[in-house]
Amino acid sequence: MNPTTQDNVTAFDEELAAMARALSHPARVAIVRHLAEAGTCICGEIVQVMPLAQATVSQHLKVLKEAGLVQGEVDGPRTCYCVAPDGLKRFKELVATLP
Amino acid sequence: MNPTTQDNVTAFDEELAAMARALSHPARVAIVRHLAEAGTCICGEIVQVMPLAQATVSQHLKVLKEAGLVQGEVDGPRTCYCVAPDGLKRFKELVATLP
DNA sequence: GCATCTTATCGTATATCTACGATGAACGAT
DNA sequence: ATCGTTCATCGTAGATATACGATAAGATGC
Repeated sequence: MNPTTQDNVTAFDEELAAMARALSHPARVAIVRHLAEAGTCICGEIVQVMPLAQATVSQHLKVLKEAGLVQGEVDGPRTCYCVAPDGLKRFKELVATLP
Repeated sequence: MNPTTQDNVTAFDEELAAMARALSHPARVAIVRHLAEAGTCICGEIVQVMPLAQATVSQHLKVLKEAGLVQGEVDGPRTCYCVAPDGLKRFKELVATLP
């Protein structure tokens, strides 16, 4: 089970590390929490809440999206973001495999 | 509850991010898994199992130790490493607070 | 003492991250 | 069409991370 790709680093290790990396910055954890509380919100809302420039927030959102923890759908000129339940579920599963 | 230190980034966010950062590298996840399977083992064992130099493994172990996920006690010329149950428990608690 | 073994740390090169201002792209409203 | 709004992306500076060889530090054995 859990085959070793190489180097005794399994696909699970890679997957968990990738998601952990997305949550390895306090601002990104805060964004996920905020999205969870707000249910859904546009990028601009997050910018107002965080002490970061718009470009920086957008970059954090991209990281979270690429990790599958957040999803965003375009709504006219805005982009509506919300947490990606499947991604977070997967992350929790992977964390659960830890001792 | 969960007071905002500043910038809407809570202490929980900081704590979770710090631990996630320690697990944000596949090699470090692999090390934790290996320690969990082996129960306890010395640095040299991990070096043999991983395709990394001794200095690199030692550095990864330091990161994991500083995050409280691993503990090591000196045993003569060796250092015996094992997972830190409290740290992992704490990490899982923090992850559980996510939506 | 001296040699050996094990691990941590130093120094360093390269790569990645993080932050921002500036710019571009897409949409709605006038 | 032009403006204003919203967001993504570009370019970039500074900080961190990652990897390694070389070296130091500590314990054991002769």
